[in-house]
Amino acid sequence: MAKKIFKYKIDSEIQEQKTFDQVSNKTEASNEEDVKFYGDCKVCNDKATGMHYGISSCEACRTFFKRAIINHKKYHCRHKNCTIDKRQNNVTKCKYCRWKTCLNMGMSLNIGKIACMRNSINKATSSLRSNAHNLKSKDTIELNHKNNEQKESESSDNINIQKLDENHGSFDSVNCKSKDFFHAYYKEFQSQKKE
DNA sequence: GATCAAGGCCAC
DNA sequence: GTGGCCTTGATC
Ligand SMILES: [Zn+2]
Ligand SMILES: [Zn+2]
Repeated sequence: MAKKIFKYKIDSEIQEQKTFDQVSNKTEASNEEDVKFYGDCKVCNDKATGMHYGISSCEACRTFFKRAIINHKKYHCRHKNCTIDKRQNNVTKCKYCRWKTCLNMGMSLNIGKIACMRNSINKATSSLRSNAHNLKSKDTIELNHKNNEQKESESSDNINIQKLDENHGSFDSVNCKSKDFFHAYYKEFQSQKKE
């Protein structure tokens, strides 16, 4: 079997290279030259078409979020906990809960900060990716990250991320050390892999 | 040059 | 209002 490589995306910005053998359950239609997986839309569980406004999401939810921002839409809902699921065909039923889900899942229009996050992640995970087979424990990750930090000591260690304010449905700008962010990020990465 | 994500456009 | 597709600009 020819060794075809394709991109596999988990949640945020983690990218890994895997062979078809390793994910045979996901490659039924493997005639295509390169198959891209962005996972499911974190808002509606439809097939995600890429990273949009910071999260993996489908074209529809991307457009919904964009319009809501541009038009300064205010939505309302009595229940505030409606299910947003493409498979249940209720994605467009409640705009408020769709909007709320977008926010809760981390959608943000602030491309500057998203780009900043991406750069930080790319830096932090570059050594992780290139030495993937060596990364068996958290300690190794930390060690590699420290090495990485030393190599890039000239760049700022501070990154600006956005934290969701649950009460107001808005985002607060938070400054944190890239090390802290990396650890939180790695934790989530591990939990994703266990599924 | 390839890839990615953002905005724009438009049929429905 | 919705969502698929296209163009654009930045980054790799
Ligand atoms: Zn969606
Ligand atoms: Zn609702």
